Amino acid sequence: MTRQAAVRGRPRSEKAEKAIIGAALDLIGEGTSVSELSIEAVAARAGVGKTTIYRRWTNKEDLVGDALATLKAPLPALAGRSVREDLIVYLDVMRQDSRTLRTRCIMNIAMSEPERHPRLYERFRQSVIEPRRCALQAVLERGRASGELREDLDVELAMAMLSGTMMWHTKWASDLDPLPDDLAARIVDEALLGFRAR
Amino acid sequence: MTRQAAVRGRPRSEKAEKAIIGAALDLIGEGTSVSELSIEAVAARAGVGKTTIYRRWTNKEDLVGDALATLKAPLPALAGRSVREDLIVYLDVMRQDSRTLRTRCIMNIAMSEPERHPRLYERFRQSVIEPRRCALQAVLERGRASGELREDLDVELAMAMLSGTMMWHTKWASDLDPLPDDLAARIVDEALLGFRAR
DNA sequence: GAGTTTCGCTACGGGAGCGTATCGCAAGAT
DNA sequence: ATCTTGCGATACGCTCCCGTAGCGAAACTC
Repeated sequence: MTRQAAVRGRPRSEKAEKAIIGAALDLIGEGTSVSELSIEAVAARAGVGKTTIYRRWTNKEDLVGDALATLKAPLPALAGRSVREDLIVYLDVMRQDSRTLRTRCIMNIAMSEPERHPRLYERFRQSVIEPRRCALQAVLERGRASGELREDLDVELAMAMLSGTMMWHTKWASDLDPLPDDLAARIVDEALLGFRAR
Repeated sequence: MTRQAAVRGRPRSEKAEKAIIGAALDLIGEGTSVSELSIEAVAARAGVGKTTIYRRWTNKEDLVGDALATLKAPLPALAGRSVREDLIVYLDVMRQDSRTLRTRCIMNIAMSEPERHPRLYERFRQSVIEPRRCALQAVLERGRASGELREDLDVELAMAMLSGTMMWHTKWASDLDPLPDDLAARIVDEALLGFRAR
């Protein structure tokens, strides 16, 4: 994997690499779409020559892909004590994420550019969406098995209801009027009225 | 309102105007974002000189605003026979809309460019979002008054759950795998399990 | 110290789109 | 017939960005 023969010249600057990725994320976080993102702007923001960028990435998508990959927020640990508790933790992470600029920006990319940058989207889906989706699914399946939830609950639909409701809020929330702290709990409690076995 | 003094020269071609708006909608529908949309491309697509566009609209946002305004889909008529029926009609319109290209494109604008084009977004919100939002709210309030729904139902949250769940589906639906016909009914029935008075 | 590679910087030719101006023709009012 | 305005077309100078090349300095290995 690593160097088998000694590297001969000046090594590539790790600092420059991080500056480039950081600059790209900053720009995207400020609302620049992937298509609008220019290498020149990234280089200027990073305090780096364009050459340094082209030497590492052959196209914009690869750069953005690597940049987004560094953001993969850790999956929240779900204690598994109760479905309600796990769901609240899960949704509250979404709520908190919606307040940070960078997460908003990757949401924008994920939401609005799937068909425009399919490879980028696919990569993002596998590294970020799919694991979370599985975690949520597991919580609901577990609840169904334990009897906390209805036997005939449509898990796919339930996932869409939970995520969709929080997503709806995060999309329409303004910066001035952030989402209330107990939003996750209120969503989960309302949803569980229907999900629960009775 | 109209001409008080006679119009002196050659009148503006209504045909050209429609061609311009149509071209703009086509391009946006094909995935061009508002920022990427170029006047030159619109003019070329419409078979029109750039001058003809600049004579009517001073900036891109006004043009796109007028274009989107022509799309305002009619609010679905809600019969008012039952909450369940009204909600299904309401959500099913969302589902059907998600299959037409132009509706998808205005959704993209509404979802991803609110901060980038605030005036455009505001206009869209008032002409499209707000009326629908009011209609949905009215259905739920009516249901609460009639006893079909819980007295203590959080109407705002219920609206987010219904719309958010359908929106979630429309966002992740692929063209190959369209949303099932009974999706609206399934969402409503699942939600009503919690919303209903018991 | 010699050799090699990367560094930030500047400059290049080229393409795309901007918004404006000007053309000769078209379409109406007077 | 004359006047006025809109029409499509073309061209202009401008800005932004592309991707590449060359510069001298810097950072390593040998």
